[in-house]
Amino acid sequence: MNNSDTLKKIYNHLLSTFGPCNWWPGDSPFEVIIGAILTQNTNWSNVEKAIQNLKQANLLAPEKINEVDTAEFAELIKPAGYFNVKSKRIKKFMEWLFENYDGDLSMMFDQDLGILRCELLSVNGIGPETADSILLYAGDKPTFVVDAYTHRIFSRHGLISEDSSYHETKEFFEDNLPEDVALYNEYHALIVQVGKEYCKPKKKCDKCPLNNFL
DNA sequence: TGCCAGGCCGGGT
DNA sequence: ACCCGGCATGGC
Repeated sequence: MNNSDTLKKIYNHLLSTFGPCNWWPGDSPFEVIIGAILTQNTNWSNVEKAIQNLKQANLLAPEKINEVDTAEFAELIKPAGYFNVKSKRIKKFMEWLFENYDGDLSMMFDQDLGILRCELLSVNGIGPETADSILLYAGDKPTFVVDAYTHRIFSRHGLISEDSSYHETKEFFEDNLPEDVALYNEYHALIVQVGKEYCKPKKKCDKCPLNNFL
């Protein structure tokens, strides 16, 4: 079986096992972007608390966050962890957004995908996964999101090399799947779902639905 | 209790 | 070009 068939087979199996995930959990593109930065190496439930704080403070808008004091903002996102780092990162992104796109997300997403991805990567605090999450889940752009679970699951099952880079893993999916936003969206969400339940760093994934399947 | 979470940066070899 | 420490809260 070639890689395309394998990826499709895994996708169908995960989808029938878990059902649609309906990602990203967020009310607006802007909230998705904030969540993408807040969830860096962080449990989503902690991110939800931080986002609730921001909603309560009525800060979930580009111009609001752009104006608020960095230390004050850090205090609100404390539950998400790394709050001092993330406060600066989010403020940096806002600064960049106003500098380049007048604080307007629609204008930002009108930019050519390849160019925009490079631009996002140039913002301090936005790495490949955060950039791709923003593009796919806030902008509906066809770019596959890779994360620690993706690498762990697919290398453990021998589909990619243990030491493959972010870019190599991303290409593996994009080269073997149709370029389809809805498919990329759901596939990554399902990977996170199965990863959370069955694929921890220091544990054998005994009951993983992908075992004895490929 | 220690491990883990939907990374990324900066400094040292 | 890699390698590694730092960043930090909350749930199990």
